[in-house]
Amino acid sequence: METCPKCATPTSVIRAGMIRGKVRFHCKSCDYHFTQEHSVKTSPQKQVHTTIKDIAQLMGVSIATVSRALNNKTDISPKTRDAIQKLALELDYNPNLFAKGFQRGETKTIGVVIPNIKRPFFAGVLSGIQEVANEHGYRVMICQSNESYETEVTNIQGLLASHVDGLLISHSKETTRFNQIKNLFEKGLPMVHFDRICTEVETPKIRQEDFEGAYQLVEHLIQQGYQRIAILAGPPELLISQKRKEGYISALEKHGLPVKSEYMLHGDFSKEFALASVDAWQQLPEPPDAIFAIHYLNAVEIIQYSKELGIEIPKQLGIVGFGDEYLAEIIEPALTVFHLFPQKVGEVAASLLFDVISNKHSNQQEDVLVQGQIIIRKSSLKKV
Amino acid sequence: METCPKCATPTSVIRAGMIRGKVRFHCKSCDYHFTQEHSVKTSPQKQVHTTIKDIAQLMGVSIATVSRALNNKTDISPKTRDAIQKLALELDYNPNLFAKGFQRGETKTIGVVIPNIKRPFFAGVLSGIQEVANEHGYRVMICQSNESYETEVTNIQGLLASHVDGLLISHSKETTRFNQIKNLFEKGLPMVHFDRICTEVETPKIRQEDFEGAYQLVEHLIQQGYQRIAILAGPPELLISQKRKEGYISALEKHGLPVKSEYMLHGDFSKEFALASVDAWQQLPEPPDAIFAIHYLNAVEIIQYSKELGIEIPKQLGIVGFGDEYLAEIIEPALTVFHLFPQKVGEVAASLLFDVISNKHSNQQEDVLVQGQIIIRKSSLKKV
DNA sequence: TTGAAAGCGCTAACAC
DNA sequence: GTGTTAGCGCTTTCAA
Repeated sequence: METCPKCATPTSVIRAGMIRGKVRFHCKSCDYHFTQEHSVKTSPQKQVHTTIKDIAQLMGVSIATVSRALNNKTDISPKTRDAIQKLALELDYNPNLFAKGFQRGETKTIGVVIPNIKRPFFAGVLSGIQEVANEHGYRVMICQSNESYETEVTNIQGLLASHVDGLLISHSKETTRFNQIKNLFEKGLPMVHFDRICTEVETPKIRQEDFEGAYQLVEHLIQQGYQRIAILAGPPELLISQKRKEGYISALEKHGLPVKSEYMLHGDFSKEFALASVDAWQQLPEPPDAIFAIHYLNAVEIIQYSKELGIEIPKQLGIVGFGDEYLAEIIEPALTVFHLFPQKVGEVAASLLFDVISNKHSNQQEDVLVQGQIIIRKSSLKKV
Repeated sequence: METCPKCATPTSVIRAGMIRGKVRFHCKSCDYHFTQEHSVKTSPQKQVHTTIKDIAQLMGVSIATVSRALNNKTDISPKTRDAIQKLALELDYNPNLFAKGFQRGETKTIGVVIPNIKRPFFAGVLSGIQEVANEHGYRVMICQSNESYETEVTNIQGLLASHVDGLLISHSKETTRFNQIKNLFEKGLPMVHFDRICTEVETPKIRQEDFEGAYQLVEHLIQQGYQRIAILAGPPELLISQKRKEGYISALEKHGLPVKSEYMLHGDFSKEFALASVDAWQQLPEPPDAIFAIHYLNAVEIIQYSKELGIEIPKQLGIVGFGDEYLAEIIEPALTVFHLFPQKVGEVAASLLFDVISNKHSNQQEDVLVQGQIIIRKSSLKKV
């Protein structure tokens, strides 16, 4: 509020706004018009952010009016609104989203916890999440557990401290205790699981075709004439290990092939274990004639190792895997895989989370299936 | 504040805290001790976050005291402190970091703008950034420009609205106007450039050995006996295109080889352009006997295409590239590359940004070099 | 050692 | 149509 230079009474602003960097005032008492320099209190241009208070002072209106103008409320005169919006634009005004969400107790931010950004599958998922989040006007905070349970717990703690409005989680392979997650879920934090799912909490989950994909891959091998199919699975606690193994067994049984325990090995996805498994299998009286590696990298490693050993692929040994990275196409022979569409997984997971956040969907357990697709390449084509 | 059931006077709490879910009170007026149920106002267990106010009410102390206790301030009695901390733990108290930073005008969050998460280089950078940010107690907000200038501008706008305390940027390949960045820089927003650097603004920058790497790769080719070395560069506006090309030219000149314009092609990193370039070169009266593709994917694509064309690598055609993805090792023949250590780039960029944020470092221009390393593989070994 | 109160940026309920 | 004010969670004077 300015003081009239003529009658020394508080005045009101003319709606027309500014003239050559000055604000026009009008004193009601003495009907006097006058202008005034912008009264920028702080050192000019050195603050990163303009606030509605700054704008209010410059325009000589209340912050409420500025708020109304900037939010395009109806109860404001078009003149004032336009003048304020114009000034806001000039000043590069940027609303503080956190202050905005502060009252409603929301941050318009979601948290994502994944084992490792560098794995192409998760990079793809993230990309999908980002896209959907952007569409919904949400920002994304990403944490990596690096496959450590402890880091995962710390990450979730951190995201919680950031007051994220929801959580997307794929657990580390170490994670076997879920009380933290359960706790949050029961408190009502919107949450969706994907990929490395946790069955102990009834969150909505994004399911991939782990069983179906494994089934299709193994069936394909059988149709190609492979008879002794081995599986290189991951840690037995991991659900994807279990599901893919079930698909594998189911396909064998369906086609009347024996399920042999010596053909089923559980490891930690490491290269060492993959190669050791190949060695072990080669020592058997009846070595397998095909290998299904549930982790694509292991499949690639096995192809390379087999070539070193002089084992012909796909003639002597067929190889299939999960996950279609660029690698699968490049390696020779090219790898037959079941592709999971990571970007799609991310998109679906994020969509579901936003449905829960906006109460369009309850946070009850519900599995949403993201379909995959088998991509047949040379590594499993015995017949051709 | 509770009221004494005996004398109806406001009372104070006994520091000892809770007994079987109840709080013990003590009335100073009548020296009467009594307990009371926790008076949770909202529906029990349904709020995600406990606040200091909740704790203050339960303990019967002021929020200031709670704040002091939880921040381990000195001016508080150990008894009160311990009791409060214990209760906070029980209630899974999580401070609202945004409320905390609100006053100081900081969010303990940094923003990262990159072209594409799915590119292994950027995934690596992100991983490095994350790690350093965690160490500094900062969170990271990631945006993808998808190589679009418009998206990049929107992303930065969004990060700004999130009031990030600093910005790490690698520009899209479309970006040629930097007024937005310049503006922010001049306003004093801490900012560091990496990889796709912008020279028009005097921010600190993370430089990679683009010139040096190119020089080493080309010199290596020359030493292997290749004479007609071509370069497949990216968009000419991109600094990495320019720098790597300079290194290429410099190596040729140093070794007295002619610099021929027909051997230098600028494209958009697409596969189509890469293959078309190979075709064009093959039509020359004197086709190149080695190709330096500044983008690793192009190098891989060229290897594959050459094999299709029946060109022998490395005998007839040597190939080298930038960036050591797993792919480079897997493809046959394995690709000679200059490795950039993306994780390291991320770590250094983040460290520098935090130095600027904490005023340990001015936000003046300064180039920090992250060293790379040449990794020689079969694709360029003519002599062996 | 503790409490009361102001204030960070913004919205919304209420007053005029 | 516009201003005043309370309050979101928290820290930080200032008083007591």
